[in-house]
Amino acid sequence: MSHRKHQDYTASLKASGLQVTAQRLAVLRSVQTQHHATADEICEQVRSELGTVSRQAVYDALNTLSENGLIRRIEPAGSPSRYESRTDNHHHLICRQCGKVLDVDCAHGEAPCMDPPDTHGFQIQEAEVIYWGICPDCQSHHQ
Amino acid sequence: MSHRKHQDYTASLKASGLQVTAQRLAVLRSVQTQHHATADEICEQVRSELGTVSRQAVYDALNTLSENGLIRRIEPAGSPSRYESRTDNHHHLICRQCGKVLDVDCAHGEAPCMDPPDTHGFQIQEAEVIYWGICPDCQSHHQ
DNA sequence: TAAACTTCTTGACACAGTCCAGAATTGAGC
DNA sequence: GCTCAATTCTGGACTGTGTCAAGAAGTTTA
Repeated sequence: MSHRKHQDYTASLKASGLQVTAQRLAVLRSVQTQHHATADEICEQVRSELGTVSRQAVYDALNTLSENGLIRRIEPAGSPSRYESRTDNHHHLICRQCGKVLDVDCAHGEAPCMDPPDTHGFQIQEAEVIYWGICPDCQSHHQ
Repeated sequence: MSHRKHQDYTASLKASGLQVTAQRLAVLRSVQTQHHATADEICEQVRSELGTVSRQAVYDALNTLSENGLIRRIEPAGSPSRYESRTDNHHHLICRQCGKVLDVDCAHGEAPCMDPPDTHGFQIQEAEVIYWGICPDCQSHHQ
């Protein structure tokens, strides 16, 4: 099972023409496990697996993997970047109080939210949608 | 005309229970003039009007004005915060190459884009939409 | 005009992330 | 299996954006 995953990640890296390194595999595993983790949290986890890893190596891996579409980076206002393994078209629900991030499917199916009323001549590549609110926990705990 | 605007800003500040200071007025004017400017750009402009102003005073003004709804802050991925005077429900079109920001009206009118398929129990306050793409200038210049 | 409150100034600091140069690792071809 | 070229990793310095803190200055209310 964990062997299986390792194989998959190895294949994905090769398919993108990237070298397979222990650090990248650990980063991939960590992004898969901890949803919407920050670079720091990923760094921690990778260290607990591999022992010593430099912060730079983690940033390099995160950047390379993002650029090659193996993971996705989101940068919510007021928070450091977060990384997720889900790379299809979907949006996010974020709690203004505790910062929790949840995935939500695209509101309209395929990608029609890519249709603003006026494009001003832009070539539109992506529509990013963030729903800001208060999560159930924060609603009950201190309200 | 410029006298008129000054009056308006003064009234807005008072209506929010905020003190009227030269710095805040200059910041309001600057946000109104330079669309989607960064704190740094606003700082520059305010200095050119008032002479010496501390960076902190500008940040304080921007924060206070944002909190009171007199201006709005947006924080696009990969860019420092930007400020705008338009505070109604609208979205943004941003060029991935040059970073240009344009306003677009809400795609569906009032605020129905506040309707994700599954709210996961969140109390939703706002839906933030950013259309990422390439602006006409960047399409022609280097493509 | 004075007291109470808010705001501004200056300078130090925090955080997330990047740059750099040399050392180590990896993959491809022999 | 080796060897070499290309890529990646390490460690440390550095940058940009923004906040904190304490005292000085300004503003409001009575």
